[in-house]
Amino acid sequence: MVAVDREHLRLVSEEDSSKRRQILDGARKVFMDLGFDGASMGEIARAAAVSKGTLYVYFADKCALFEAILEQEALQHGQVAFNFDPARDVETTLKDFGSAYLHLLCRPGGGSAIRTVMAIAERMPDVGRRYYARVLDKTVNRLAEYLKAHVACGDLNIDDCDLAASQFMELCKASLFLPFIFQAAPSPSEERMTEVIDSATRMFLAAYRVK
Amino acid sequence: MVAVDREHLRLVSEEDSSKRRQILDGARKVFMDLGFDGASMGEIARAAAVSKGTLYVYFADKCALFEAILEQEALQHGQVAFNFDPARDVETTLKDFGSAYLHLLCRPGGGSAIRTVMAIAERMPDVGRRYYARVLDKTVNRLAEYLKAHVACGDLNIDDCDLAASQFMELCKASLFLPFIFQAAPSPSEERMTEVIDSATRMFLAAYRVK
Amino acid sequence: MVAVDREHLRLVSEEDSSKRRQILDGARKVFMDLGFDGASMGEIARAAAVSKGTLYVYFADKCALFEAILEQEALQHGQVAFNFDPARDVETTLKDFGSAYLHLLCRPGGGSAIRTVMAIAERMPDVGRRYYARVLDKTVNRLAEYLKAHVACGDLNIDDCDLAASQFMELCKASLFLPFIFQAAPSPSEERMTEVIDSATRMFLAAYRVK
Amino acid sequence: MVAVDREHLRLVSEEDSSKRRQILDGARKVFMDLGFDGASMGEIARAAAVSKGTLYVYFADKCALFEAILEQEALQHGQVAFNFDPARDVETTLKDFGSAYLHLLCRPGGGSAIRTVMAIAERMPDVGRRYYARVLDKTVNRLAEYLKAHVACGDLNIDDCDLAASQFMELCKASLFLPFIFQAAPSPSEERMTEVIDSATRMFLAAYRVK
DNA sequence: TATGAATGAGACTTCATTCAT
DNA sequence: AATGAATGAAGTCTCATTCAT
Repeated sequence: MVAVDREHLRLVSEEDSSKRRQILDGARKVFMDLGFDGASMGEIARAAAVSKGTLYVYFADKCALFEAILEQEALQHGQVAFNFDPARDVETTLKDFGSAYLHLLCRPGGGSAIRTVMAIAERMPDVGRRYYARVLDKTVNRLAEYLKAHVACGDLNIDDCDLAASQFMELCKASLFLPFIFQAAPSPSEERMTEVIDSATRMFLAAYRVK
Repeated sequence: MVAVDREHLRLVSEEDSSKRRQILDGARKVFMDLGFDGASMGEIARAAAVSKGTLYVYFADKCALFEAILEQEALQHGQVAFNFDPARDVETTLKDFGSAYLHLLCRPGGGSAIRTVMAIAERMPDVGRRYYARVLDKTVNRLAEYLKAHVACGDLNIDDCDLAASQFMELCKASLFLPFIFQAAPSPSEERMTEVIDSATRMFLAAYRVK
Repeated sequence: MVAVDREHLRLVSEEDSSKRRQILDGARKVFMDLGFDGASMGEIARAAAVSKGTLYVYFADKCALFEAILEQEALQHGQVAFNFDPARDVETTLKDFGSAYLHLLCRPGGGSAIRTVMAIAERMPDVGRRYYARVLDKTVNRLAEYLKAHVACGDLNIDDCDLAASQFMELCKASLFLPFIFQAAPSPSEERMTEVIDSATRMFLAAYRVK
Repeated sequence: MVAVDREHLRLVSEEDSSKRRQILDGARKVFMDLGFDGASMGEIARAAAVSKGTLYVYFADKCALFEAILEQEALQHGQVAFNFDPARDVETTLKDFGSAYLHLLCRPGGGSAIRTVMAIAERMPDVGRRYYARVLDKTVNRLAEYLKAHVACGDLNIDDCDLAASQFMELCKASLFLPFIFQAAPSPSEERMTEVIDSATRMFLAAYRVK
């Protein structure tokens, strides 16, 4: 009995008890499909295969559960192994990064996190800000760091590397991301993504490569 | 007396009775601030200074009211006089367009329509699609037409003008739009906007201008 | 102008201005189709081709309008020329009456008045009572009077003529009225109605005819 | 502990949790008093002494709650032990049945189910049909079966036993049911009911008994 | 008189949250 | 810890009625 109780305590106190993860998995799906308001705790409980009461054992309220998911999303994003090894040549690095980034955005359900957070950014500004800082801005910074290294070694001639990083990322989305997220087009094909990324890379280098 | 009667006739039958406009104005504010789900008809009625019942005299339901706002938004967008006179030189045209476009996106409450529609595009795909086609895609096309004219006259060397148009528009958002829409930064300053647009124009011309 | 006003006054003050009749006609249809609660004043106004406001010029409220219809219904019922001429022979009279009564009940929309009043009899007992007295009970009484005449002349041997009248009327409904009113069967065929009425008459005479 | 858990399981999963019955009891009263449209879920909740939300835990919507009551009513009807033992003599059987049937119809609140269903049969035909089939028609059939048995053994001479069954049931209502249901008279006295049933039986046998 | 715009009370229903077990 | 029954606030929408013209 004592053993059991200890076990129980461990489960909830640890960040990653299996129940907790189970809830997060179910909740993510529901939140991303239906949005913050569209997702009901009942639906989440069903998706996670736990009772509604159990949700409140692990999370104070709906909002806390949502933020926990974004937290997790941020961690996963951070772990996506963009290869920013400064030793790699710029063109290859940009193309690889662009491809990974675009796949992330346009995978089915991929735009959902962005969309979902965006939707409530006005009502819950902290959530929006944190998501931007942890996920989006962080990636810009990592690319910017890479660019700075190549500015330093004379490959590139860039004044504002943060801006340049953002520019490249925006270029990768050209003609693809908005139609996708507005449901005006399905996930783009591999060929089209390659074309767009090649074009983005060409344009970027035309502007910033030292000749 | 005759004048009064005419006034009466105008009220609901015309597309733009003053009550209707009054409701739309109140509703836009509430929808844009709180999102589709977050906005309640009660709140909208209060913001529009009419009774809840009156909302339903002019609009069949919450959804119809929302779409009417987007309709209106689309019209306004269409009326923004982007100057795409083919006779104007490319650099000026792009800068002017970029500035107008960016002001539209980043004006206080300006990004809200995009955000709000994006948020519900998953659950109401038609709404998303229509908004994309009427507002976003239309602007891309108008810019693309302009570019084609200058390809034709030999100023520019562009393979895919639709992609190029989209690229320029994305470049204008670089480093500004996402922070703004995620509430991670206030509306950007005029100076910063000019810088970003100048940089976008430079990059665009570096890639596409015939030398 | 004075003439017009006088005319106007006449219209409403008279029990049967054409507008009033127009409203009653529209309202009857709606009330009978949808029931008292199901009928909305808006629907009634549309059916009567007048404005909602006009309804309230002629009737104090929904309830008064409903009662006015029942009043009218009662009058019409009273005018249905059941032939209770004491000189006619009993069998023919019963069959003719039975047929007329059954057609009245089972005509499309015929059960509706009964049904509609029954529905609100619990909430508006006066309405139910009045309808019963004016329409249903009155018919029983007229038939009972006829029977009394034939008891007096020795054709029939009946103790309680009111009961007998009611019995004959119930017999006419056997196997037809309930299925019809519960929508479990369409209006019965002429043949079937004749059969049922013949059987009712046979049974009635078997019990009450002096042999 | 085990007992408690079992109890838990019973609560909603069983057809007859006590809460469910509590709701049905409150709802029946309100529905029968006010009709389907007149009854509000709030009133029902109050009558059942539960919260409005709880109603929706047990029943999908107002309509489902209403149908559950009719279902229950049908079961009760089915359980009324009309004694149709073919061995009993016809006169006694008819009188006993007539009395039980009439008490059922005219008991305070007893006619209400019929009235309430009849009232909405036009707008909800399925409900009407089902109620007719389950409650009214079924009783007719049971009586008809009994009559057939006595036709077979030569006691009765009936052509159409279904019609005859219906005729007897209608005769039992004569002079009693309509005044009762239109609130034009209170529940009839025992004496009067006996008189009416005796008269009905006499008439029935005068027509159908083999002499 | 006739209109129809406007209202606000109230209907049904959903859902985040609590609590006894 | 886990459950799920129960709640009540709040949401969308309808409709009888009023009132200025």
